[in-house]
This record gives sequence, C-alpha cells and structure tokens, in this order.
Amino acid sequence: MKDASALEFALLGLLKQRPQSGYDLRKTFGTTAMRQYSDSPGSIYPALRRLEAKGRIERVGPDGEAGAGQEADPRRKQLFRLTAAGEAALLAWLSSQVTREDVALRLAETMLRFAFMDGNVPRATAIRFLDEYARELSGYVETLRPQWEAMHRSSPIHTGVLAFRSGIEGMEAQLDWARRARALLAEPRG
Amino acid sequence: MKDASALEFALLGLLKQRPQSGYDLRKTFGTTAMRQYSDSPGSIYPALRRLEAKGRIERVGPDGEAGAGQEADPRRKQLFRLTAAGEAALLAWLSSQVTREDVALRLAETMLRFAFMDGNVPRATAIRFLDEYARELSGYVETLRPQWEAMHRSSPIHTGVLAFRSGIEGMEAQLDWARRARALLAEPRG
DNA sequence: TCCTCCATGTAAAAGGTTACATGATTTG
DNA sequence: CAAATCATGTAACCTTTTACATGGAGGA
Repeated sequence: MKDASALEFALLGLLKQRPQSGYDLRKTFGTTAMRQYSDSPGSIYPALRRLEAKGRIERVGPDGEAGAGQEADPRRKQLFRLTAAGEAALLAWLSSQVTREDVALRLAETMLRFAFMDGNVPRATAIRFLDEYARELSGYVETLRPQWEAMHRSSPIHTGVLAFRSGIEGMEAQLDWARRARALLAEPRG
Repeated sequence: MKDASALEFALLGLLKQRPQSGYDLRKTFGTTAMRQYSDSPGSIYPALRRLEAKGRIERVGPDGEAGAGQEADPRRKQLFRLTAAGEAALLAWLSSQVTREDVALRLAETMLRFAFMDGNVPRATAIRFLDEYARELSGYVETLRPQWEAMHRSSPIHTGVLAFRSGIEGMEAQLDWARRARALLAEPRG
C-alpha cells in the first residue's frame, strides 16, 4: 500500500515552500504547469484532511500563529504548514530511487519530484536522481527498440508503428535532457 | 460526464482487431507497451461488463459463435467482440479533435488513439490528427516558454527550472516527430 | 502429486470528478 | 447594488487498486 497519493506529495512540496491555504493550492494547480493535478475542491480539501490526519501538516491561524484560544471565524483563510513528520515524508519521497515504473508510466510525477528538490536535498541527491533517471530510461528504451524494429519491418509507416516511435523519441529526448542537466548541476560553479 | 474511460476505449480498440477474452486483454496490458493500463482483473472484468451493459461489446462462445442454447461451461475462455454500437463509439473516439488538454495532460492516451487508427479510419483522418496534435502542442509550448524564461532568469540551474525545461523539450520532440510522421503519411506511395 | 499457469470473478477501500452549497469580500 | 471572486466544504458517483477466491489444465 502506498504511503501517499501523488497529489498528497505535491501538496507537501508546495507547503514546504511556504504555508498556504487550500484555496492558494487550488490556484497553483489551476494556473501553473501543475495542471496535471485537479484544482477541484473535492480533491484538494479531502487530501489536506488526510495529510492532517497523518500528522504531516497542521493548521495555522490566518495571522500566522497556531495559538490556542483563537478560533478565527470559519470561512476565513485557513493556512497549513508542514510538521516535522511532513518534512520527513517529503524528504523520503524526494530521496527515493527512480524505478523502471517511474520512467515507464509516471514521468510527470517523477519530474515533479525532481522539481521540488531545490533547497530540500543536497545537490548530490539531485545528481543521483538524474543518473538513475537516465539509467532507467535507457534500459527501458532498449527493451522497446527491438519491438519497434519488428513492427517497423512488417509495416513501416502505419500509425501503430509511428505511435510507438513517438514514445521512444520522447524518452530519447528525456535522456538527452538528463545528461545536459547533470552536467549543469555537476559544474563546480553551479 | 465522459462517454467512457480511457481503459474502455483501449479495450474497444483491442477488441476491434480481433475478438478476445478478458484474460487475453490482461496479458496484452501486462506484457506490451500498453503497460499504462492495469492488467488487474479488478479493473478489466468490470470494464468489460460496463461495455457490455452499454451494448458496445458482446460475448461469443469459446468456439467462435454467439449461438443461443450453448451455455458453454463457465470458467472457460469467454470471448468478446465489438457490436455495431461499439464500432461506432470507437470511430467517434478515433475521429475526435485533439484538444489542448489532450496534449497537456493525456499524451499517452492521445498517442494510443493515433495507434488504433490503422485500418479503422481513412488516412486523411490520421493526417488531420497529426496537424491538430502539432498545432496544440505548439500552442501549449508557446504559453510555457515565457514562464520558463522568467524562471531561468532568476535562477538558471535549479531543479525546478530544469524540470520545466524537460517538459518543454519533451513536447518539442513530439512536435518534431509529428512533422516527420505527417510527411511519411502524406507520401503518395505511403 | 505438486506447482504453475490459465481463466474468471468478487469485495472492500481509496481516490478523484462533478456538482452542489454557503457565505464573505471585493470590484464595477 | 450586482456580479464576480474568495474560500471552504459536502455528497454522490465512478473507477481503480488490492486482495481474496475458485477451479481446471498441463508440466516437473
């Protein structure tokens, strides 16, 4: 059983940057490149409550303090921030290995993990991520290539073969990116 | 409300190629490049029943005929095939326009649609797909590029910027692929 | 005989989508 | 003042995931 859904990790990553309300988070999902996550209240508010129940985030009053005795009027901006356990969960996620499954069917989520590394894990971890990412992508592409060649021999320009090719080229582009990104990160004066 | 889930369309596409059992379909999902779809019985058998309830597929006896009066022993290979309504639904899906959402958050599913076109829609439809695919990708990338430039100016080699770049480069690779694929399909002696 | 694979299913739980509901505040 | 936006939530529904269950067939 999974530790948390992709959405929950995305919320942890955003809340690590700064305490925010559910509404702020929804706006981020709706207006930025994180469109992959729904900005519907029916997904975000329940996810926040799950994270709260797991002890990974906590509510802070609108004015920035979690003081007792100040039950601010409901329906006014309710901020959340990470707890220590939440930070630990985020770090564990950021530091986890890149698997074949990650590159084969969760590329966007895996990239989000990389995006959240800044300021949260040492640069060496980001470099290791890129190495693993390239290794898994490369291994996966090598399993696909012979399949593509067999298809291509039997019917070179049919849409099935072309679609297959598109997937392979997408991964090659990622491989290329990963190598350049690694070089940038490894630069002494990065 | 959607017409059918992505899994249901994938099943229609596979069953169009030839009548198959649930088990056959599971093997396809588990062993080929269609790994994006789960091969768990808990997803496929219910999906088949949903399609049957919608009148898009029907059962045929193990020996190939749907004759009445031959209640073959249960627990023996049960084949499904498309009905006329099922073919119509598949064709409608294959012929539908490529939207911004399709390229922004459902690339794999959109490619699958293209892959299933062979033998089911005229070549002109596949070419139109590629034109729309390129148009939407290109439009989407143009909205992302200024965001990337702003990020890049403030912190050129941090992981967030690099991850953003990876998404852009992935789409550029798809654009490139789409143009080459279109040229191949449009060739007189394709 | 035992184990693996074939083949089909069900049950429970989790998660996300869509739609609805409510009220405050800001903007025109 | 009206409308849009801020802000939080609930309810119903659908799909998927995970786990369990069953029994036949074929090979070691």
